Amino acid sequence: MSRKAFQRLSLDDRRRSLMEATLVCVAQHGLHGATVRRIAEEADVTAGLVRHYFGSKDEMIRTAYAYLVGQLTARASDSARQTEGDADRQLRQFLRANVTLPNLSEQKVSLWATFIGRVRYDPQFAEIHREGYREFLNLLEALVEPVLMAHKRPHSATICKRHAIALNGLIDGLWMEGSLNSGLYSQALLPDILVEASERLLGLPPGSLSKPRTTQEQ
Amino acid sequence: MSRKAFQRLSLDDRRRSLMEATLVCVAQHGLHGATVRRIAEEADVTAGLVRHYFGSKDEMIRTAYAYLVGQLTARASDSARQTEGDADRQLRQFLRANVTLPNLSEQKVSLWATFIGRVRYDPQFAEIHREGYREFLNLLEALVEPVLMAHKRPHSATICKRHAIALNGLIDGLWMEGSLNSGLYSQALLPDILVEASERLLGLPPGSLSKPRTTQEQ
DNA sequence: CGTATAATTATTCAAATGTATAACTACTGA
DNA sequence: TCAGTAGTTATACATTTGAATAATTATACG
Repeated sequence: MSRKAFQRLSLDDRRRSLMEATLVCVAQHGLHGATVRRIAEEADVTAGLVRHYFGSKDEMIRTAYAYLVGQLTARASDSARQTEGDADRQLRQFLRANVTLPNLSEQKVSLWATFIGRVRYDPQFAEIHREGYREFLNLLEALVEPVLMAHKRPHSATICKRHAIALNGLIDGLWMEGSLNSGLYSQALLPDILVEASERLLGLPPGSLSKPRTTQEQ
Repeated sequence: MSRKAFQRLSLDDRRRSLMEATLVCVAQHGLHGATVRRIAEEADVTAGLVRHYFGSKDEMIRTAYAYLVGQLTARASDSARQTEGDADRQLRQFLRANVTLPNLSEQKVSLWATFIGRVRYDPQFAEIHREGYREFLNLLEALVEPVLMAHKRPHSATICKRHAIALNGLIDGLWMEGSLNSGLYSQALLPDILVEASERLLGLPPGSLSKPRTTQEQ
């Protein structure tokens, strides 16, 4: 009767591996079906490791939630930051990144929803959510302001915040819709719908976000 | 040692009572914490009744989900139908009803999110979701078309559907945001933000939805 | 007022779950 | 090459869980 062969991983690698296994299990089986044993099996380790790396199952799940939120925001933010061009193009790119792969993923939406469902009644989840929301809203405000300025639209702090809230709502809503109802209409439409809708929300001239001039044309 | 005194309820009353207890428990403790025993206690009955009225715990939870979805849509729909006035006012009222009490409730959003998280991997939840989504989108399309016509805007079936999708995304997103982040900004702003944003999305003249003329003024 | 019956309670059971602890082994450094 | 150690496995355990069954009783009906 030989023991299972195993490999030692660095602290970071093992933790990440366990968090990712956690996310897979929560997505597939929900919080109630994501048992320590199943998560351990997904990560190809035994259940005892959970306690070793995280104090408890709940702690591991919370950490995985924060990991997910960070990933989602970072992807969209990076996408905007790596874009060459004026404010319009950067906002456009940020918007599109939210409803495009890899962020537009049924698994990620499922996960996000599952966790959101706990925010109201679990203070620790609430804290993670609040922090992520604040960061996302700040990013959005920072992208919106220069666009409004460039188009000579009102751009007070209050107005920017209001726009950011509405935009964030639109993004979240379409992101969920798009991932959950992939059969009902083409996901390829989503980025266009979002960008055009955002254009209208901000009161920009038609085409300023949806048909941006290339850098050369400017 | 006397037994617990109990009252016999009609089939409908008992089922509704159990479904509502289920929703309370799922909201408070999540799907994993909503045990048969807890739900039974919430409904002030013993656990055996669950099996009697629903084949299993899972069946009861599914039924409760469908019950919730129906309630949400009905509330918004009724609100619009009971509104006197032109197409603008009806759409306005429908929109506002989605981000106003009783639909704007942290518990309902939590519930909704929790269930949405299961849609992707559970075909039975998916069916309930799809049906509810379809119904909501149809309602929205039917409200949007006459508004576009009245304002002499393009209103082909394709355009109406596209608008309905974007509006639905906006509604869902703001609904969630508003319920989850009540601390960050006043919930009283939500209906206005939604109506103004919808106005822009549909390309309507400013004020046509957000500052509707009263019936007398028309 | 009595009786049938189905709604409800009370109890039981096997399986699953989170956690705790002990045993083992892959890797590190000398 | 060889210990030492910490990462990892294996096992054990008390609790909880969903479900099944038996025992009671509220209510409708004649």
